[in-house]
Amino acid sequence: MTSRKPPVMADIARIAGVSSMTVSRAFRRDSRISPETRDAILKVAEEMGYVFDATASNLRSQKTDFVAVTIPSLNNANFADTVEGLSRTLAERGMQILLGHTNYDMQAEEQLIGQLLRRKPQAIVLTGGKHTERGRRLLVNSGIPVIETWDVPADPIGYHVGFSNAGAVQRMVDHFVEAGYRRIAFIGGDASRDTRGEDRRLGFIRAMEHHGLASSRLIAAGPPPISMREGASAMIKLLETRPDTEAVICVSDLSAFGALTECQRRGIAVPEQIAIAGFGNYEIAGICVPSLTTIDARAREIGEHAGALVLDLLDGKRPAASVTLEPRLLRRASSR
Amino acid sequence: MTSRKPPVMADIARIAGVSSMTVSRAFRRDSRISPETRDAILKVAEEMGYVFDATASNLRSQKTDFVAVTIPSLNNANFADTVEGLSRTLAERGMQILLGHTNYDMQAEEQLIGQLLRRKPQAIVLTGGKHTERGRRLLVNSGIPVIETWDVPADPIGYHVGFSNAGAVQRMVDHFVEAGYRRIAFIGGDASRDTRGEDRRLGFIRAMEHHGLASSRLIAAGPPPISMREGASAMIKLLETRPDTEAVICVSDLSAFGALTECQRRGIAVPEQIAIAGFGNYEIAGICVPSLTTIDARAREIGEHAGALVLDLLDGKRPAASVTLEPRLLRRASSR
DNA sequence: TTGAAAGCGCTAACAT
DNA sequence: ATGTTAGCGCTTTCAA
Repeated sequence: MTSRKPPVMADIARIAGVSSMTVSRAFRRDSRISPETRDAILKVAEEMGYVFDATASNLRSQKTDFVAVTIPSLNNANFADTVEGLSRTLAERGMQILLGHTNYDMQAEEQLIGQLLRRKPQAIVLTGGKHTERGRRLLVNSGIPVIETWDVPADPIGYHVGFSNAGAVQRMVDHFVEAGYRRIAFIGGDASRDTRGEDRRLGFIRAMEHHGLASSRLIAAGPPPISMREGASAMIKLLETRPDTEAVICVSDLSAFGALTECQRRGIAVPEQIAIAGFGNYEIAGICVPSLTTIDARAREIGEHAGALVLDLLDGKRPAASVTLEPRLLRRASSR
Repeated sequence: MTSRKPPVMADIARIAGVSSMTVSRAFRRDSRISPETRDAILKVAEEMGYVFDATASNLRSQKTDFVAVTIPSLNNANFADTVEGLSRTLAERGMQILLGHTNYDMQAEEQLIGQLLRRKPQAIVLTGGKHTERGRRLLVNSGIPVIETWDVPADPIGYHVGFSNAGAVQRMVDHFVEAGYRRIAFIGGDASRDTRGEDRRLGFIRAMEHHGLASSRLIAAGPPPISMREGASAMIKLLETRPDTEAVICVSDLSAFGALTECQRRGIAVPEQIAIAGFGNYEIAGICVPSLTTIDARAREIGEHAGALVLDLLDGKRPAASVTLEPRLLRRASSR
């Protein structure tokens, strides 16, 4: 099995009868190069199967085309939408996303941040506004733009694009109370892992107390991710322990849908016997029967804003500003 | 705002009173270095906020820790599961995934392959076994292991980990025919974009013809991705044009669920009046009411096998072998 | 177990 | 519009 060494820029230069610099300029679409020279070089390169070496380019120019991104889970349509929005925005400038997931674990996030920073990204976009102390230090020391998303951090590291998770749930509680519900429950994950879920739970408690209502109907659905299965189990627990509950707010649409299916299995009418609300405006919330009242977290927009912010910062455009989004409450058929 | 240059390996070496080589060895956990020296070096590095530069390491050693991966869409739990399985397997060896998505477009895939190869990944894992001619050439020329997944390629480039999409749907048709259904429809995306979806459609046609049944109940749900919304629209079309249909096989669980919700909105009993089957064994298929008969594509296992294969190949372990998985048919409540 | 020298493949800086 | 020189921060190679 013969295999000659793959061609490098100098090889293309020799064949094309120019210097490496000219080849380099051709590949970077430098303006100060004649179109004919450029086309000839690119043709030679294609014929020889030349592949530009981004590794060498990155080292020499001391910049990469990477933007590092951390999300809790790959398998979550909300975060996927955010990454999609980010990716689309950055792709216009030829930037690549370096994606890692934390499994809703701040320790894992810390490790991940360390791994990602070794690749010298130009910016880092994080999901959430809480991190380990060492994680924070790594981010600050890195010297690159840091953007926290899906949250309004109490103590921002750099920029942020997000919304108040507590505030969004408070609005849902307000809405339910206005609609006449009093005995309202909350289904969420165990505390202290998913910080956004935790904030939503706190928002629920605060809002219930503000209305002078009992905030004791808290169903812990286990460690995140809280998905459909966990929502269904939590609903079983809720129906058993607090059968007079009038409405339930879930930490996400996925758990809300799981809760809904449990009602369907038991012949409990939604919303007549119990109302259900979700969070996130996942596709399923708009199409299931009955459709789910929810909060539109505007996942894709978060990514797009974050992407635009990164580009502005890399362009040196100042002042580039953090974005606080206003989640939208969507009234649907699962509540009155 | 003062900002001194971040420390490099030579700085750590100087402070620690050793050479760069020793620092390099400390970071790579080279065995031939005394534990005390190593600990001292790592301590100095942490104190100085040193971040290892993977870019320089990659260039000099002419190898990266990247495995490139292409998927049609980020926002799809099946592919997310595959990436998750792959990621978990590779993370054990400190390898990072370089992920890109093609939007179910072979042209976009070709471009993406070009972009990814510039990063000099050690292997590339693709979703699907069909590519543009130039895409194939790029892959072959790259000289790195190529693994095609979610398919059994007609003309494999390198290795593959997957199953026959046509064969899986054939089994579903066989099952439905055996259960007594005759007027069976297929809901899928428009031809020629999503090649796996297209293969499933062909498998449907072939199987119906094999049973001497009409294969004309084909509902085109638009360009991929075919999700819940498209499934619901397709169901409307099906009920209008072929109201005597007894059973419908959908290209995915998401479209199957959408179709199911349309039946619920119209008061059509599933499976009594019409049976529904999906594909993929997404979480929703197991929990919706009625639960969906489907094909378990074993998404996570695909990723795990692909990851193991990559590691074997990089270790030079031969023969490392392609894997053909047998999808599992799951009989659930949406069909008899 | 540690170190010195050389160089991976590009591009910044400067020159023409 | 194009070329020359030097060097990005590591690790290979060889030596001690």
